Amino acid sequence: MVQLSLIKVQKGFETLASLLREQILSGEIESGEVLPNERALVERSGLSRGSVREALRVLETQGLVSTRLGRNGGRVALQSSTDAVRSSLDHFIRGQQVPFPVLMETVEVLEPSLAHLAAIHRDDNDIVSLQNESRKLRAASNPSRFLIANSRWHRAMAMASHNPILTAIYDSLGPGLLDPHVAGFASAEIRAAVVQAVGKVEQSIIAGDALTARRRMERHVLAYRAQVERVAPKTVTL
Amino acid sequence: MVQLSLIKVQKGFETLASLLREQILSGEIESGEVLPNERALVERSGLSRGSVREALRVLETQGLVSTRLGRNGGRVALQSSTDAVRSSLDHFIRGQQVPFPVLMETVEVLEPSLAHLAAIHRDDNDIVSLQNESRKLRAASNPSRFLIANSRWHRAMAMASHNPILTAIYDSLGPGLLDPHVAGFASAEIRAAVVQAVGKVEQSIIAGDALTARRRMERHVLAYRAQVERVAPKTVTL
DNA sequence: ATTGTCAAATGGTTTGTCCATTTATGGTGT
DNA sequence: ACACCATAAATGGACAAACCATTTGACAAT
Repeated sequence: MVQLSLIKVQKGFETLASLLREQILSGEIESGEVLPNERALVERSGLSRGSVREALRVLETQGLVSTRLGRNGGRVALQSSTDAVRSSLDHFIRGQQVPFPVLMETVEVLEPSLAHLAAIHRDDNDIVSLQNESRKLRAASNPSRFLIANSRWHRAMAMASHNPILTAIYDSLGPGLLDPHVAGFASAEIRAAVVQAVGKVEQSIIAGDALTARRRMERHVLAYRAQVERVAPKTVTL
Repeated sequence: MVQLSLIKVQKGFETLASLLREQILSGEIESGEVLPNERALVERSGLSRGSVREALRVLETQGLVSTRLGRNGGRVALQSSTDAVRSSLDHFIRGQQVPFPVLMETVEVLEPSLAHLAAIHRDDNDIVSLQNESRKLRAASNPSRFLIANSRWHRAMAMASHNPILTAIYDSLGPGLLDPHVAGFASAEIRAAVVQAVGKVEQSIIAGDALTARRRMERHVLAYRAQVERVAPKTVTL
């Protein structure tokens, strides 16, 4: 019996998309560089305009190319940003109907680790922006401002970790988490508790004490979960 | 002055793509259901075939639709799988040129947490497959089989966490990590050490002792890093 | 039963044309 | 000079009408 793996036929547009994708990812086409326009790609590739457009559409969907209309428009090469990661995670979460408690659990896993890494890798800029955000957090007087400030502080902490992968993932999870279930529950007492916890974590990060930062964040996350469970027990318990 | 945010023009194909995407993600179109064929969509939407095809191409790129050629072919709706997440993370990592040590750091963050969650959420099936994989790991006699078995055991552990998000992410990171830098270094002593460490973690997971599982995995990860650093100091140190 | 042949259904591709949007250019009025 | 406007040019977006390529079902031939 002959050894054969399934043969995958490569369509024309796929071939072109792969070619361009490799050139962009490898840096051969630099970020910001404009690609040849559609008609030119038709000439060079020998494909029809429809196929060329499908190839470019694929790259656009993958966040590797952006499109501008009109004279001096065209396709510009990009390095795929967190946006593509975000949207793929979003589709995954919605499509698989990942339940809210799992999202919560994921954030609970990420935050202590991000605090840990932040304490190790934070630089002066990170410290400044953390302090900025926590100042705004302390100043926030109503729940909605508070929730925004809270999420911005957490985002600053993620940035301070200098781990772009975890940061991208955390970024993708945050929005879907806070809004729907937890919206109204930031009472004055809870806000005060969060401010205090955040302040302590921030101190440890600034001090470069990774283990303490992690431990404090773990504690904060537990307390936060307890609060959420008090408000909406059914939705949160695993 | 009137208040105006930038107006985003929605192209024809985008509109159709969004419509179908929503129907798929919301479950209104079930996974496995075949979409109307291109000509039918042309009639219903009023768009041209080219636009319809671009819309479907976008969905395919997002992993929400798969395409089959020929009679009885067509487009089938899917729920986006880990593949889409994997490819977006892959593009992100390559495009941003995330350095190897950061990948390593990310795995080091994820593995202890996955062990922790696995100890909490594992069921009987998980236990069986963990034991299967670790048996193969013990039996692996040469480095390449060993590395494969090792990655399969870790994958089983991730599955046992029953956290699809973290599992998807871990899945996306694994391949890129082991192959390139670490390939040849699985000496007999190192293999024995890994087998031992994995066994201990597995015991804790099976016992449902989350904290011990995490602690043991942390230790393992540190030891592993030390080994890698011994082999290739430059590439790994942060 | 197996094999071969043909037709039908579907996505893949081409060609040609025109539309819509944006901007460079150059003219016109002041 | 300067500001303004009208026009042309460049680009992506869209449409239409074919035809090609691939797969499969139906059915005949062996």
